[in-house]
Amino acid sequence: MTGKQFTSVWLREPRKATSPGRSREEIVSAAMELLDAEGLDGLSMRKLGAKLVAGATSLYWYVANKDELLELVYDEVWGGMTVPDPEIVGWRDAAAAFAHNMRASLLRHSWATSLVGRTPALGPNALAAGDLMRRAFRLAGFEGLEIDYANATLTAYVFGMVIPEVAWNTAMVEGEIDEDGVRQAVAHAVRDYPDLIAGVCEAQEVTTRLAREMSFDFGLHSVLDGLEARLVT
Amino acid sequence: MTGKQFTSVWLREPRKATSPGRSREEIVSAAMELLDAEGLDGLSMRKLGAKLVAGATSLYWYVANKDELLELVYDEVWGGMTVPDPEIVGWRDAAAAFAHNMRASLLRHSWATSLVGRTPALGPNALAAGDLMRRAFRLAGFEGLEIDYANATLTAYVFGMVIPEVAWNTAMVEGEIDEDGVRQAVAHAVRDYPDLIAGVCEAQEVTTRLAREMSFDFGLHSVLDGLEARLVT
DNA sequence: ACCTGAACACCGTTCAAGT
DNA sequence: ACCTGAACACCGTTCAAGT
Repeated sequence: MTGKQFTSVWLREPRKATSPGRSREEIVSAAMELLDAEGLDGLSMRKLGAKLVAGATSLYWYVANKDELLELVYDEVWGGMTVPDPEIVGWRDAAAAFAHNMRASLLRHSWATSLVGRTPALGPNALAAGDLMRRAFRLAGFEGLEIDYANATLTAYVFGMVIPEVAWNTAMVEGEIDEDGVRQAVAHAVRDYPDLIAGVCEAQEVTTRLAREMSFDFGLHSVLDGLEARLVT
Repeated sequence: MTGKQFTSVWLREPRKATSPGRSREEIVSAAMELLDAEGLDGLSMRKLGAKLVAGATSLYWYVANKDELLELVYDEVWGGMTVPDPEIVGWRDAAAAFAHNMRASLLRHSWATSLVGRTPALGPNALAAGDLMRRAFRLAGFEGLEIDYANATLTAYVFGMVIPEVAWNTAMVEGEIDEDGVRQAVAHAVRDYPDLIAGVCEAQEVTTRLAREMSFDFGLHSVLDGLEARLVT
């Protein structure tokens, strides 16, 4: 009858914050440091325990399991995505700023992109951001379910763009890989597709930070234009 | 000087296909079965070996490591994304059909969404799809880098939408979870955000297949409209 | 050329036991 | 209330050895 429950840290009351011993905040911020330094694979309960000068299994007192720990750190990433008040700057500027902040925050904590489809985003920071964006789209003139559709469209775009961007970044960093070698190899793989070859060559400068921002902005303006088009109909 | 190389199955010549013993195709399709049945966590080299009535480590003769095996199965998923010829149906219909096919293929092999930012898509099927989409956007009137920008925008949207959709699906399936319970729990988590509550309530029917397709189409039309707007400028 | 088993260096998590 | 170590059931991968 009653199968496994859907669980999330955010759906349980946190343990009473008592003074002695370690705290949940301490654990979360140590986990963040480990993640930023070594990536998702670099975080293990054993390593995190060692970093906190504690037995590896002590952490289970503060956190039900590793997945819930990841929920906690994930929400910290959402905390880095500030959204300007749409009532002040207007919905479109608010949405654009939100998109840029999402991207920046994900680039800062690149391990987070691996959590997108895996960790429920029900923490306070994620909810606050979602709430603000809903207000922005309501202000724009969307109603009912379309508010959520518009919001989903924008965040889908950002995640979909940043996930591959981060993948490329980390593939390059992990061992100071020589980018030209990669491009040559890719060009070779692509040799049967004349149209793609042109793309690879033109993409020479695409690896620079500025060019990637241009690409991001191109799509962002498209998405916002497309959403705006929904309003006049 | 020369750091770790960027490696991919597709950048090496495959081992000569000799008759005796197992074949790479056999391994890949067994891996697909395991993945479809048990998800990404269900695939281990040991289990896969057992399924093929072989020692767990025999597979390393055919495949360098697990990551390369994942590259191979990932490209099979791309093979499920057929694109109609844009010269026949027009760029916009081709793009829309591609988006729907991508979504369908990812829903069919839900484990694939976890590979999006992790496994390079350089296989023949991925390249063929990319090539066709480039032709569609060129036909639409895009030039130079903008062809790639437009393509990136569309695929980003699809991935960004489908990844959370799959996450929701698997969260529900894993243990026949009662959806109403989840919604109640989420509504409770969201209690401080009056605007979000409205969204959760309206989203009652969002869990149905049809409603999700509506949501997908809403965003898809927005993205295509937005791209089209780039052309008239 | 192909396959094997043992071994290494890891995992997340449980649980009885300590203070 | 908090922390520990031992133990369990797994991983991916290497490598010498077999046929």
